[in-house]
Amino acid sequence: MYTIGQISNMFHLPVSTLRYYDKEGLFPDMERSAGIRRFGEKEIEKLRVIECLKKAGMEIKNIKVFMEWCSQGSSTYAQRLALFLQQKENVENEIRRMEKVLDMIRFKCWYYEQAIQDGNEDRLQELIPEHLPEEIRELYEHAHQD
Amino acid sequence: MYTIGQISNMFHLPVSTLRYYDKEGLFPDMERSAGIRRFGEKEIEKLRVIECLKKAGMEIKNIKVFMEWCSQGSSTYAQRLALFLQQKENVENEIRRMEKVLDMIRFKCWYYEQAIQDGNEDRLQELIPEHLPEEIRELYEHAHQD
DNA sequence: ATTTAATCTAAAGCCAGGTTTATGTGCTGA
DNA sequence: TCAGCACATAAACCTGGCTTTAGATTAAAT
Repeated sequence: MYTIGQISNMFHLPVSTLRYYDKEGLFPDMERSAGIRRFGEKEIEKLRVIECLKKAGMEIKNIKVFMEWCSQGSSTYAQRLALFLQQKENVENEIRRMEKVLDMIRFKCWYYEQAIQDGNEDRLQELIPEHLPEEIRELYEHAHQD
Repeated sequence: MYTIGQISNMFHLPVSTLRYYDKEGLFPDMERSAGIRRFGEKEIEKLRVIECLKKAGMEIKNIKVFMEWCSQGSSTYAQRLALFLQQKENVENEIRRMEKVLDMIRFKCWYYEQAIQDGNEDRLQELIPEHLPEEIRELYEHAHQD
């Protein structure tokens, strides 16, 4: 069993953050002795899961729900799977969005490289997509859709 | 020239958001007539850029800096390029991070599919990575590194 | 035994990116 | 003329995920 300070060192998380997670209900059945939190293996495993889910962009509330399901045993496997399938969708969509953003940024990089070469934006401002080199035209189209 | 309400309709942005952007300095030289904002082509083009930069995850402060550079003409092309190159790095790193998160989530999906089949986590809890099917082992390793 | 360090709680504060509210001005149509 | 609408400002409020502060206890070290 560990104190909050020891866990803070192990996970490189501020003590205040651990207390905050506890307050938000992320450690449903943590023990205490004389009011002092005692972190056991169960809490350590939960913290590992919390780190995962946070990286995946999941909100604290939903992490809490997940933790509750975990302490309810095998009857909640299907719900837990559904939660991860949903999260998978979310992250995949986010990655697709980011790829489009990246093309937009690549186009802007090309644009300013040209502007630097030309010394002005005159030529660039009357760009006709059809006249662009193919790989730039693709960026341009990704950048200007929707 | 357009009023704030017209622009709000064009861009599907609340009036309050447009006023907020203005307050944050995103329209450096917007005209007014009798106190009322007049949005011109310049402001419309800026809004298009703002939408791009926001999607790219750029903070309002940095968008403001960019807007100021824009109104300073060709002498700032290099700075603008540098800003986009930096942003490109940021987004590329973010995408790489998300890909790792995705593998972690895929591993969790596999995990709960197995748990549902098995009816318990007994077998899963003593997983030895070496015994996993190769494609799952890869996910596992991505999920448990760092 | 005493001091220092670690822990506790509740409540307030912080940040970004807005949104809402309260209050006021000015045009427009019935 | 007057109701209603679009516009204006300043300031308060909101959300999420913490962090900080203030004041009280407990544990550890000397």
